Amino acid sequence: MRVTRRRGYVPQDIESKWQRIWRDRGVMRADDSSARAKFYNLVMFPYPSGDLHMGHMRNYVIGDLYSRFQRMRNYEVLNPFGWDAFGLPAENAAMKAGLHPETWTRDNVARAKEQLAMMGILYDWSREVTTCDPDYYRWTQWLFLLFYERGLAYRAMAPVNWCPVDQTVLANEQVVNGACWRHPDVPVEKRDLEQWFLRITEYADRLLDDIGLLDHWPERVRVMQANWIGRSHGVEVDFSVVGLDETMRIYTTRPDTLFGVTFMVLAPEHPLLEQVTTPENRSAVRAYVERARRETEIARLSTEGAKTGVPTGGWAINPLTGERLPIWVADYVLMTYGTGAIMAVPGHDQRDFEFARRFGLPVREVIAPPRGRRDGLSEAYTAAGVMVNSGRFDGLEGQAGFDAVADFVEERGYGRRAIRYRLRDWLISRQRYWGCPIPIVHCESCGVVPVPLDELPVLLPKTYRRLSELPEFYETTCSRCGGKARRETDTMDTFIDSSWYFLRYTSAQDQDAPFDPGLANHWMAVDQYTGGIEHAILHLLYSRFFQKVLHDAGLVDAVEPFARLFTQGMVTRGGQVMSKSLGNGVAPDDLVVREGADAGRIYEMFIGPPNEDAEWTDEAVAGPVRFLQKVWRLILDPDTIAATGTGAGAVDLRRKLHQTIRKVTEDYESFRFNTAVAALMELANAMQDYLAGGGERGAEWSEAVGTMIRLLNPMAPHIAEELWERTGGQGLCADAAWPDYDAITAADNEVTLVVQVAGKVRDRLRVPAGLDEPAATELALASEAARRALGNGGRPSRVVYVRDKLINIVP
RNA sequence: GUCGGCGUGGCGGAAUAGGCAGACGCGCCAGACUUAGGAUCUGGUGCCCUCGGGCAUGGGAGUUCGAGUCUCCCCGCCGACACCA
Repeated sequence: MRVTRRRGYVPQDIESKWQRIWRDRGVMRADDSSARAKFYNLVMFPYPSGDLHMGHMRNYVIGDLYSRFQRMRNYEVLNPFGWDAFGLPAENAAMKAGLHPETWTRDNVARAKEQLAMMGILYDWSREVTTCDPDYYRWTQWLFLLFYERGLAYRAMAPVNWCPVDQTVLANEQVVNGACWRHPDVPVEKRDLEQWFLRITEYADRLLDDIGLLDHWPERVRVMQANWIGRSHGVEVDFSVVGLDETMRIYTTRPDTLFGVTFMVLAPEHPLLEQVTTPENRSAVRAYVERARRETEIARLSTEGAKTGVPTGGWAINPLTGERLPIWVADYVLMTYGTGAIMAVPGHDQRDFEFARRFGLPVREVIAPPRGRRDGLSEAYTAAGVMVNSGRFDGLEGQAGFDAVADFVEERGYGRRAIRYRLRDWLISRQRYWGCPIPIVHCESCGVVPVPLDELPVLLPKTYRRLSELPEFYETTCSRCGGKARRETDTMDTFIDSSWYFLRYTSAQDQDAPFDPGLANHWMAVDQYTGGIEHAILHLLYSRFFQKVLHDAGLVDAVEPFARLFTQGMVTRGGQVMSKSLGNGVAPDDLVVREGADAGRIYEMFIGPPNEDAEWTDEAVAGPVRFLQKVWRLILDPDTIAATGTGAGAVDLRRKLHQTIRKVTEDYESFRFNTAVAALMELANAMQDYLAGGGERGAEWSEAVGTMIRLLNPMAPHIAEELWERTGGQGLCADAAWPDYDAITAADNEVTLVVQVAGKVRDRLRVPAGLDEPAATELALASEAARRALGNGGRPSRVVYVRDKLINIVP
């Protein structure tokens, strides 16, 4: 083996050199026509908000590590990157600094690119995507028009969520606890506005059912998505209103409790409310509705306060019993779910129960608990039970009761089975400048007219100001009649931009289409998607929706965009998530200067399980630094390892080596990077033992050196390249083949057998692997511990033997 | 409130088809080498102890030859959803 000797490991001497070589040779460039099996590896693209810190880097290190690993395993890897570049922070920062949002964004992108490069993170930059580029948003607009054509984009007047700080409307998903997702202290307001929506509810069933296809997604993300969609099966029942020609339609998931209805409730916004209210109740009802409208969403949705409501004076008729039921108005009933009206069953619904208690309304039991477990009337009994006080249905239980009543209701024409969702249509209009313009004009005579495809993109004006304040932008002519028209001045929610970027990467330079269907079908689905758990609902749900619509339009085959998802934890320091505002972020620049990019990468992987949050400790980076120094010295300066006695032999070294190949390969595959680092450290220690024991630097040693370098490469690529070169490796280590392990070499031929007496460890024996039970028993009974426990010649009452592991003697 | 996750040395964390608790590393202690340096190497490091052992994975019970791992109850922390009929 040819070894170039030099002074010790100085990462700064080698890192920028290899970064330049990788870039010049286009190492991470993906070949669309490669004969190798494809592997689409993707990290969630960032919003370029400024300097990156090591908390952000965790995501990119994982992605880079995995790309390099899969390349070595002979996959043709597509590992692209881009920028989710539209959005409010750019506008806010621009206002503060007096810059154009685009200038601010481009500067941040340039800075972040430098930081990624200095960490040795590689992408196929020829496919870089920036969502605020006209080359990109032209196709975002094109896709909007596709949705419009397919009836999936519509404009509607609706009560919408308005953030008073950002001066824009928000999607349902962007309202968190009744507050704006970006300002947790700012309650959203309700406004009635005409806005654009995407009909995601049309896909509710498929979005829910196809979660079943996502075998390789974390369970908690699948549960969160299923809960968000919130499908429920129930029955709609029409109750006639006394003295009116109208019916009051309600939705219930418990038709088996229909005999327990004792009153009815309308939401304050319900259109029927005016009509059912009697003159003597009018002023009270109006006052109540006024108050409910003024209340913030937070106060109204709070489950803590006592329920409020007033009687309307109106009456409804239970179609099953003919009973007269008083109609109330109360804000615990939501206009936005079901029909905005409910039948109240205080005996078996906790909310109705509380309301009934507060206002002295009757409570009736129609579901009997299994064994008289009912504790008086302190709460509603909501679990399953047997129907009672329900006429012909008495005695039915659970689903049988549901079905019998539902059938009866349908036969008599009182109502019908229905499915409801929690999911709402996606409100995408934003009253902001720095976003993708909605390609629509409003013509005085033709109404809403889509911008013709050959006129795309609708460019943002250079001037940074509200679009609705820029006459040269919004005054235009109608493409249909040539008459005066006004442009839509809202821009799209930035989550639209990020709902299809993974498709654009497959043909990022395409000038004729958002993406080339052939290339999209070649690369999709994304094989490995890595990002933060905070996107569990918004981004991942929207992207799934887009993928399905594009599938239906015949543009792409896959019905799900992301085959395997990994959500990594956040990095904390001083107990809090690293962030710019807290000033506790570790800058990659400082780390690279002090310890080197490789040590930083390894530490970030070693810090803990990647799916969990991890606390960054500055001193602990020393471990990975020392490890790399040790590897360097072992490989380039083995003469300096003192022979301090008997160490492991060549057979032991090879066994450890092949065990390590197996362990590291499995750990990389399953994202257990922390234990992969530990395994490599153990191998380095074993190599040191070998040399210290006077081991020769022959074929076994060379095998260990070449293998160690390649196992290390995905994690610490700079030092791996340098060592690879100096030990005479062919080509780049990045292009080298991943080592295979030999199961026979890796097998232990001698194992430690634990001897237990009554379940307590009493001895340990070195025995040949695969020892059979009689032989093991004989050995164990002869041991000192066994003789002491059993006395001379005593026989155990029982012996439990687990091959190669343990033998338990029960006296 | 519902659902999900978690709780292991001074610290980060290993170990689950039930089988040696504490791998690997940080820190700490002792020693070696030394042109004294935040370098490197060697050994030690859960607690108690009468040196035979005893006790330890948030607390308590249970199943088992054997439990960090399985079951039940309780405590604590984190996250999601939260009046969805």
